Amino acid sequence: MARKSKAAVRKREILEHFYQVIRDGGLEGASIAKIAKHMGVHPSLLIHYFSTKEEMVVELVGYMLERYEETYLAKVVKIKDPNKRLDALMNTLFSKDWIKLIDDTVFYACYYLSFKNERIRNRFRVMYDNFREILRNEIKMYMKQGIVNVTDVENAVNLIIALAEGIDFYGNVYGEDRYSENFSQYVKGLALNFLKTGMGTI
Amino acid sequence: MARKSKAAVRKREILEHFYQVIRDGGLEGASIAKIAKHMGVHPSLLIHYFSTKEEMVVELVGYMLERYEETYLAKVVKIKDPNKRLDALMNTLFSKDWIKLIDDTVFYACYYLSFKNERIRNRFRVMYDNFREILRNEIKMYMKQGIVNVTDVENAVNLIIALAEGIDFYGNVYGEDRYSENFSQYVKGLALNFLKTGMGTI
Amino acid sequence: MARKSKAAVRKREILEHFYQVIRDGGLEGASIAKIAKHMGVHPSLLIHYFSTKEEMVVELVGYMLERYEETYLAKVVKIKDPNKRLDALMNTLFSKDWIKLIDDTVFYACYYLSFKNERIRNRFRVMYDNFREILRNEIKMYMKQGIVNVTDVENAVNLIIALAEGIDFYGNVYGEDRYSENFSQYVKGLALNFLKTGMGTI
Amino acid sequence: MARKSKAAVRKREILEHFYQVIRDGGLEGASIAKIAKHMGVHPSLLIHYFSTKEEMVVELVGYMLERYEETYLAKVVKIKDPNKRLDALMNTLFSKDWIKLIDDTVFYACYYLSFKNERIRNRFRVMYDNFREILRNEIKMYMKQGIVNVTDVENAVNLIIALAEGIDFYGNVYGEDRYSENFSQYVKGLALNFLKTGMGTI
DNA sequence: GATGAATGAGTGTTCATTCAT
DNA sequence: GATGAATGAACACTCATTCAT
Repeated sequence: MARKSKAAVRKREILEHFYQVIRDGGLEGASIAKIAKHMGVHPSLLIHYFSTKEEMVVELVGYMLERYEETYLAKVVKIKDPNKRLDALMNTLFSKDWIKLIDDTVFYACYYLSFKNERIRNRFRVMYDNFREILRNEIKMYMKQGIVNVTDVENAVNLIIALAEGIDFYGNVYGEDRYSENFSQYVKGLALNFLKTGMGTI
Repeated sequence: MARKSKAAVRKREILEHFYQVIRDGGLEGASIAKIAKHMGVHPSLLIHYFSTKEEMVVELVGYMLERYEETYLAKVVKIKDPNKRLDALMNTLFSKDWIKLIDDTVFYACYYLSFKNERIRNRFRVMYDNFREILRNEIKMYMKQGIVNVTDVENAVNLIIALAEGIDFYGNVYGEDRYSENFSQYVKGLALNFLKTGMGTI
Repeated sequence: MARKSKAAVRKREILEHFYQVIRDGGLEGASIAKIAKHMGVHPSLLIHYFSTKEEMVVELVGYMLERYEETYLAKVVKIKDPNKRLDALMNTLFSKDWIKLIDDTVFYACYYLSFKNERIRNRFRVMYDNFREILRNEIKMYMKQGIVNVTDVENAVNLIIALAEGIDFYGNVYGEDRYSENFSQYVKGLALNFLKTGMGTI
Repeated sequence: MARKSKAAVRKREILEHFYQVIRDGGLEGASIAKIAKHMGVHPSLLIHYFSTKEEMVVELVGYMLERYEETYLAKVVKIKDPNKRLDALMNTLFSKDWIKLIDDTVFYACYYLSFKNERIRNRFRVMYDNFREILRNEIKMYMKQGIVNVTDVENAVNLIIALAEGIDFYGNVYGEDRYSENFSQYVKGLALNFLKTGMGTI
């Protein structure tokens, strides 16, 4: 098993602390000094590994989005029965808890940063490209198996992603109460119906 | 004609500059000093009117979301013919350009801030409450007039908002190209169909 | 008498401390923090007045060279008798003590900086232009009065300046001992002779 | 052929890079990190060889002044005919190009450092002692051969050095234009005349 | 002989803010 | 109503250096 270089391990460790500090105190609170303090280490060590803070931020986004993707794959990929798999897929996308594996403060902090940082925006693109690819393949598979029927796969893929993100976005405004889980389930039902009947109606 | 107090005018002026500075340089670039420089005035003046920066940020969110709401109302409220009005409503929600009246960097900056600032989050809630109220009334009206038919108004309202926000969110990742306008139109069609047939399917 | 603005007074005060700190600890020891400490004030105050350190350095050079020039004028300009005046002039140029009104560490620090900073180099040019102008006028006056006789005024001016600076430069290597005052007097004699006989020989 | 130790070679290599980095970016820009980067090596390596930066600086001065001296010797020492030799000597001292073998930024950086570092100042003294020794011997030789005639050899030596340095110092302020080569030639003529006629006048 | 990890002091500069004018 | 002086904490980052490998 290829030994990970010390540097790689240390960098990941730093990113984890970075993540936690943003999560707890927001972007503004995530200065190099504070991150270093949080991990009980000297600030210049972080610079030693990342050279600049921008680099740290960019790598944080990569680290975070990787976790996002990995999490997703782990959940669905193993299931063989197509109906169960489709259901698991939709649950994954529309249930509160999975998406909460990444803290919202951190996620939207990074998302916000993508507006002014091209490298970060590109990293987001890659992630959604991956998501699309995966969903595309899933849907095509389900269509072959006759349990899904849509006229335009690409639009369907985009719709589902937009819907999932929209619900998350919207839900954050209200927090956990009232709204949310019920609504998520409702939308999940709609989406499933949409995929199965291929009505062209949402 | 209610005369605005000088202070109120000055504050609005400051907020406009604040808005522009965030738009151009992000949150990090929007220090009091830079905003003051941008409007050719001494930094102390901003403190003079807002006391603290937090106050400024909170009022910026208010100012921004007001614009959001006003814009929306202006577009739809005047139309009498129900079918045209419904169409205008959906166009407003799902077309690129209206939503771009508020710069995305600023909007998502504020949205991000809502995670760590309860006052800001509350302001967002108020906005979405307003939105829901408006949409609820619209839909009820359309139902009375027989051109819309949904089983659960509240869910329908939430769905439409989540959908609109999700599309915006998702679209920002890719920018203007390819995706976007076409896809927006596609979703608008689905949403309209959903409202009209009340199929319970998206 | 026009009241000097507070800012102008404060800036001069800062430059004086800057000067002293360089004098005592060299350029390397003249950080903003140390200068501030030396004058019992907060570091950001220096930035408040000068914006950047480069600005401070450039203004220091100006301040220092002004003193250089003022000092010179004060000494000579008042004397009317041409022979005494010429003698005073040469004494001024070739005696140790006048030139020591500006500390050598500071002077050569600034001189060194002129190699990489065009603004500083320009300031030096201005100073030597002034010196040349003054010396040129002096020599022309002495020639009219028949006590000086040189074939090429410009070369004479340059020679005297180069000689004075060379002696200072060379002398610094050895400090005060042995060499120096005697040698200075010797060179002064040569220079005087050169001016009077106009021999074309040094 | 005495084999140089590996360490000695490496040290010289480092000093050469040090020299270049100062030349290009000044003293401030010549940190250990930057020098190491410039030679594609780890910063620790420089410390490994020199222990401290001060040591490096002191040795740099030695290295640089050695080059100064070597260059000088190489040019003159071979000529046998006394008149030609004297002429070559004066050309060496008063022509722009020889002195430029050492970059001025580096030379005056070191000179400046001599004010606060006794070891560096001593190294300069050694160099000028050597220069004086050489010039003294030359002049004595020329006197024996009857082509030079001065009353005070020591003063003559000092005068010539001071003059050469003064011209260099003064010339750097203006750069290459107008002034300089012509003036250098003029002064060389004076100096030669002074040596030959021994008038006691410059 | 050379590199990497780590440090701690220090750099210039920006920050929001207070107070006096 | 607006500005200037002044502060002190914080910022990202560089510095020379030590130690272990």
